[in-house]
Amino acid sequence: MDANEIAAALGEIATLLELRGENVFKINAYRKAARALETLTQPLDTLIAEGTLGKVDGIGKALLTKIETLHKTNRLEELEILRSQVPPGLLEMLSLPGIGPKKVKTLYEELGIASLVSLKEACEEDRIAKVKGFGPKTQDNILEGIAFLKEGEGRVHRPVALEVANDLVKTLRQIQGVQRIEIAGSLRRLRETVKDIDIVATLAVGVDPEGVMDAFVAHPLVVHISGRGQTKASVVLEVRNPMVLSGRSRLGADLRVVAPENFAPALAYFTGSKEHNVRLRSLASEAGYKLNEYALAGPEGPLDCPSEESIYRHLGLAFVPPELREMTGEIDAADPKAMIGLPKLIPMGALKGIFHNHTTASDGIATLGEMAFAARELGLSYFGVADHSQSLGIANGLTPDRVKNQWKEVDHFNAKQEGIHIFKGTEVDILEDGSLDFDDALLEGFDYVVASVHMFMNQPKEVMTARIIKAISHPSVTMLGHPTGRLLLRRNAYGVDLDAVLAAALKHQVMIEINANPWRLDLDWIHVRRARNLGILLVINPDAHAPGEIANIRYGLEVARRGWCEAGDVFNTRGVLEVKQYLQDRKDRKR
DNA sequence: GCCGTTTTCGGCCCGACTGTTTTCAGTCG
Repeated sequence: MDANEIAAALGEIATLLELRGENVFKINAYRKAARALETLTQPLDTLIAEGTLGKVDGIGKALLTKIETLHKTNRLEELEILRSQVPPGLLEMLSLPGIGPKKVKTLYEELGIASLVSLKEACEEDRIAKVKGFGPKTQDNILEGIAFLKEGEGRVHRPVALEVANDLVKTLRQIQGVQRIEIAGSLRRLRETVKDIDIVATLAVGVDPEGVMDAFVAHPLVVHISGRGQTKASVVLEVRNPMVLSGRSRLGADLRVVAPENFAPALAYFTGSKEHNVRLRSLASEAGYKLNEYALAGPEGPLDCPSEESIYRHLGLAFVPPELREMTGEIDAADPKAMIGLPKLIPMGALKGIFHNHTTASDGIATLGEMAFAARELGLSYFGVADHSQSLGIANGLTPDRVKNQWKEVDHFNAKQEGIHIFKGTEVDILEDGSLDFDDALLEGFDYVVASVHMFMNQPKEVMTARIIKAISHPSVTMLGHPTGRLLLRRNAYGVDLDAVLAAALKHQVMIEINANPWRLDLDWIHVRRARNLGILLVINPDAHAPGEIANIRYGLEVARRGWCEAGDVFNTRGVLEVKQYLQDRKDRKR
């Protein structure tokens, strides 16, 4: 098993232990270890081989053995025993909002309920309300929750949530007395998908929170009010979502209203991540302070914290940008005495050009000129055309003759000095056996070559890995396009040993693409981090098929920031002359 | 189950809200 599969297994153990009513700290230990595995900044294989996995925070003696067993044998007796002891239906009951392990356990033990179907029946027969600790309200909530689950609750892509979050903030900002209001949570951390929207606001002194709470729960997209108090309200929104068949998704949103002096601690608290907060709190406590969502307080009372920066400063740390707060070493790096400090993140808007784009020649909807001008509009100084290659019939891939015609078109365009330079590229298909879809002579004629997998995605992991490595060891390949083939919330990455691919990319000096399409965002941020640590050059590409998709590079840049990238780690922060030089040098070197 | 230079035992973040209670447990983030 790989690190993510083992993390899932540990998470499952945690849930099963929870349903059995085991010690919560033990359960947390499993969850923490699972999380640690998901966010390793080095390959699991390496850590195991070097015997350093036990040094990872949260992995002790017992879990180390279990992880190694899962890694080696793909199974763990403990997990199999637990699975046989806990009815699988209890897990689906857990997904009901407001229903946790204790309630599930009670229902199972008292009424023998072990599935959503029998739970629904019991509610309709009014049996749930009679159980101790339950009541009519809980019973109604369960029925509502079951109906809600059927409509497909879950995570949504970042742009979907961001649009509605911005709208909420805009609406609430107009309410009398609202002083500061900001998006917090995973949206602020630039996560690629989000489960809900968190908003933190402050009111002017003496203003009654009723007004802003009213406006929040009355927003036109609200379909359900799950809670509403003096300082906190929770709602469910129904939002436009082009990525699902129905065109609509449900999404939770929370509003917290705090006093002005509590704003920064509240914003920090609700931005998370949870793991980051836990560490901050323990640091605070070591320093004799107490940190909660209202204040950082010493023995003499709250410290002045007008901004998040001041909170970190009081704790002796540099400011940690929200997108780095994933508990992957950022707190250690924020220590001024740290050997390796926090990265100087690439500013938004720092990209000077793009390389992976399509035109009407293959499956794009705009011509070469239209696409290049759209890039120029966004302030870019170069545009790389990389239409599909001949085998990808479904995308109208270019034959060698059509490629040569496109080259003429590019030369003609560049001769006119339009204020943007076009580079000649291709997105050449990596064929089933790892060879490329154009012959070597033609490939040499491009300024650069993006190699991507589009077919035979179901190959066994070893075959896919060898295939990709063979492709990127071809001397003409400049960059690997959408390296894992994932589509967020839709299709998992194809089976591939990414660490082996990264090692090959380093060896052959091939760049790895961060595909900025927000439904894709492939490479994932944690692997971006690993690639960067290895010294691999990354490149952010919109994979645009329309002029409007070029602006998606912002999402790719966000991923690069989450992956700790600095400007030098990303190829297209370079200007057009530097890029020309690099591509020419690379060709000369490979000849 | 993890962790540790005040600890190898005894902690493990903590507060809001809900729905159930008659003072609090469970859930959530």
